[in-house]
Amino acid sequence: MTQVASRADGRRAAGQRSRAAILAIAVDLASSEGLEGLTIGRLATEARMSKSGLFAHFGSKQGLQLATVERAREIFTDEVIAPALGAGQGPTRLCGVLNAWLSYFERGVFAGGCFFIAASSEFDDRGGPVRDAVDGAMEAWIEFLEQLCAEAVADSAIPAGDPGQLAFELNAIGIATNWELRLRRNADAIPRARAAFERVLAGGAA
Amino acid sequence: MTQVASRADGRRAAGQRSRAAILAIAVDLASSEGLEGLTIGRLATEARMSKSGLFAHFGSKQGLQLATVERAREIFTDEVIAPALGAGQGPTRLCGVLNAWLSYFERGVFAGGCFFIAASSEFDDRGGPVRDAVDGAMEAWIEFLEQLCAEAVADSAIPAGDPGQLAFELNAIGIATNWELRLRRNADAIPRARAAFERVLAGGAA
DNA sequence: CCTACCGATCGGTAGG
DNA sequence: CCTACCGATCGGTAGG
Repeated sequence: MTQVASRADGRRAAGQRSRAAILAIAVDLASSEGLEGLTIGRLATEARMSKSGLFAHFGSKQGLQLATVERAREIFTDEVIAPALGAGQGPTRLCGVLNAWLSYFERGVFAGGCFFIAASSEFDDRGGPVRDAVDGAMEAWIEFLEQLCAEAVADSAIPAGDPGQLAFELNAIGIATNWELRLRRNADAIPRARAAFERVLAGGAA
Repeated sequence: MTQVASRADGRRAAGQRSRAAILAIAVDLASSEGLEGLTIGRLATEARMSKSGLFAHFGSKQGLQLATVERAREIFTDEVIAPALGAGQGPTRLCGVLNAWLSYFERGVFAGGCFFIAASSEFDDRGGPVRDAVDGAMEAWIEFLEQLCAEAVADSAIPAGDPGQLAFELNAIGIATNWELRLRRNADAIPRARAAFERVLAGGAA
């Protein structure tokens, strides 16, 4: 029963490949032009498809935006969170994540810089499912950082301090790094960020 | 000769009032919907004017965007920079600016949060005069912060440290505060920012 | 997955 | 500062 792929299975697989190819373009486009600037017409041109052919994959512009946010979240997880999870304990893990985060900025994993920082700024004054998806991804990120800080404090690897305050300060440094790299085109942001991370982790947070 | 206002003077004054009224709406609209989302049609509706009547003030959408950035810069200067300039010396001045900056975030001086953080994110991947205007405003801000840090170090009010690194870290905290307030709707960002400012200024920067 | 089409809105212009 | 208009593009639909 499972040996022979049916015609329907072949169609479904092709559809999934097509969808994946569209989303690979969409995340880069949205990171530079915004999730509203991601128009169906332009995306169709870049994916060499008809507008309505592309449209059929997502049902609405909002569906396309939600799928794009979800795909960006997978990429962020693969690039920043997953590599550090396998390696080491509390404090090593925290340093691993911070290094992976800087590397993600530096390599330009998304064509227009950090997808989620851009999407935060674009959607922070709106309501609706897209804003909720962006906020949900960011909440998970901040909670993850906070948990790593709590582990590092528990291991006495860094001075005692409020994990929430530590996570706020570490997150601030990362956001500013993306800003320096993208707007100011200042490559010094990377060493600056490293020095700032070290000071936060060495100093403890009230 | 200067006693009697000519008909032309009256017209010019009315034109300037109209322009100022348009830009007051434009900065708020752009801070929430973006400088591209600031469409001439919608702005005209909110200003109770015809599209072409509004258009005539600026000549092009880019002209409108540039005028909006300039007006936002004046507001930022009035709210954050000017108040602290009159009062006190080096370190007092630095604290005054940081407090005024937090107050500016907290009061929501622009309807959609910090105009320049939003515009940075929107235009960082483009070229052209609007990007240059945003970058120019941000460069002036960072240099101003750096100068205040250098003064505070020179006055021995804070431990010796690289003013550029100090300014990077202080700026990071402000950007993250806007992000916490707008996306995460987390009012704790204000006390968190105050604690972070104090730690940066107490610790010195390598 | 396509062609062909819809009404709405975009930035911008003509002419007054 | 207005009315009336332009071509282009938007999100989305019909029908295959």
